[in-house]
Amino acid sequence: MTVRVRFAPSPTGYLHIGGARTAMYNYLFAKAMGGKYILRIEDTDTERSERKFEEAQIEDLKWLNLQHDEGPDAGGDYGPYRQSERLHIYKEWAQKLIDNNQAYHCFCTEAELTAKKEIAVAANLPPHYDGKCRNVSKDEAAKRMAAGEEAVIRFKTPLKSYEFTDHVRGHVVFPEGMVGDFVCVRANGLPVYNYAVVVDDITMKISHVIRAEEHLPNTLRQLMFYEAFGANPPEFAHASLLIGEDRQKLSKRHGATSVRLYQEQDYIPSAMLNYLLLLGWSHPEELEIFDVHQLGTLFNIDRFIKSPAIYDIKKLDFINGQHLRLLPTDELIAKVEKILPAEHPFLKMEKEWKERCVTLSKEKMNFFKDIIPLLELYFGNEISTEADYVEARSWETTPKIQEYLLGEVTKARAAGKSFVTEADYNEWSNHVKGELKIKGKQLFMGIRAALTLQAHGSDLKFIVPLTPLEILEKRLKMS
RNA sequence: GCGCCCAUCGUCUAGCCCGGCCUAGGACACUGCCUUUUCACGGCGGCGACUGGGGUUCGAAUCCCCAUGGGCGUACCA
Repeated sequence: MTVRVRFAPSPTGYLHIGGARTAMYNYLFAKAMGGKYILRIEDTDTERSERKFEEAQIEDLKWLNLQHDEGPDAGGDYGPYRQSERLHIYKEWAQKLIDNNQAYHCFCTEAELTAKKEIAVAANLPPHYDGKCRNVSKDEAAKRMAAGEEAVIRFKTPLKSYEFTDHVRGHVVFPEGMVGDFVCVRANGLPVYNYAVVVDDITMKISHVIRAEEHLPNTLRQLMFYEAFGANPPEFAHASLLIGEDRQKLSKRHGATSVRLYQEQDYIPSAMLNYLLLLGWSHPEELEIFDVHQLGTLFNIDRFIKSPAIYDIKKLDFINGQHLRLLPTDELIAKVEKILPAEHPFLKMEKEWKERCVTLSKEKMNFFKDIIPLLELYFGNEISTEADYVEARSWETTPKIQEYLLGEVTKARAAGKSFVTEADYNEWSNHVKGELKIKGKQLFMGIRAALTLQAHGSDLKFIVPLTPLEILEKRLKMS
């Protein structure tokens, strides 16, 4: 069997975090099985759907590196891939249902329906459609429609129970009578979700439906359609929901829920995917940091967890840092340069210097922007106001160190040097230790204070060779 | 209301299907110590969970039942 899966968002906003996760699941499954991953746009809700959101979502998906094999922008043999362009198919298939007496035209007004529903709810009965128009003959229906009466197409739900095996939930049973006759085509001719999905999934030869748990109850209606059309249902996997800290389904009020926001904050796409995958799925070898694109057949839809996952980005930040450290040096430099202000001295440094600098700095970064304060070590001359720094400045040993170092730096500059080496630095510190007889805290913090104007920071033997002598000299003349 | 689903550290999770190796493992966060000051990284620790009650069994996080809690759905939204 050829595996064909799809991600089917509605273009009513930017790509949601939960949507991204579902898209990734489908994408990874297709890759693992050597199948196809399809993007289908479900834009039958004309009120809320907008083309610009479709474009935005495709861009977001691209940013995440989840490229689909077929879709409205990519083409394919099973198009069109936009539901709004498939209306003739839904119409045709609905006619088949009517011809087979599996559906009928319904003329009940909204007011009538609401009134009946209220009565049912008040009597603690399920608010199902009472089947009034089931008895309207096809001739009469034709006449009423010709006279201009509005009609929807209602599906005649069979009175029986349905069951299926879900890759996540196991054996699921829907007892009979759970739903009444429901609408499949609206008065305006547009299909309703549960109906359109099945027509599309059948015609697009979808083999596996991987989606969020909120769709589990929809599976019942969809199963009914598969049966009505005499088609075999696909395999299903309903992944757990992403929820907020209040344990409610993740939505806008939970803060940053659109992928776009993470892109704007410069998160690394591979980290994003890594984190999202871990929310509801676990690596067979319990690995935590990995490139999801390298997973291959390790990705298995039977490893989903059933319970919902609270979306909490603390771990995302950590994972972002891990992925940042894994980036090739050249790429890291390019990323860093993109976020640096135009006049930043980093930009003017030589390639080798940049390489050493980012290699050293990345250990302390979770985000690209984290390098900005770190670069102050090499270019800044702000004097620390920390208590430790003030203390270091109060020692009588510190001016001696400063005087000695200034001499050395001046010498080096006179010799035409721009930087010192690590060996030079070691010589300095040995001199302070051996000749000036300063040791311990006075030694290290003293040198640091004189050379960096700070009390804390990275290992001096790495920082000092990366700091322009010009800057060191300037600092040594300050205090 | 009715239906469906879920239930392990604060969070993400392993283990559950095929009961014993679980005095429940890992990760994030928090935190202590170490690495010739500090921070970060790293290493070694700490804190910290099987929702409750019944059953089945020699033995249950694992199987069954009930309760409780939570979620999803119940649209001419998707």
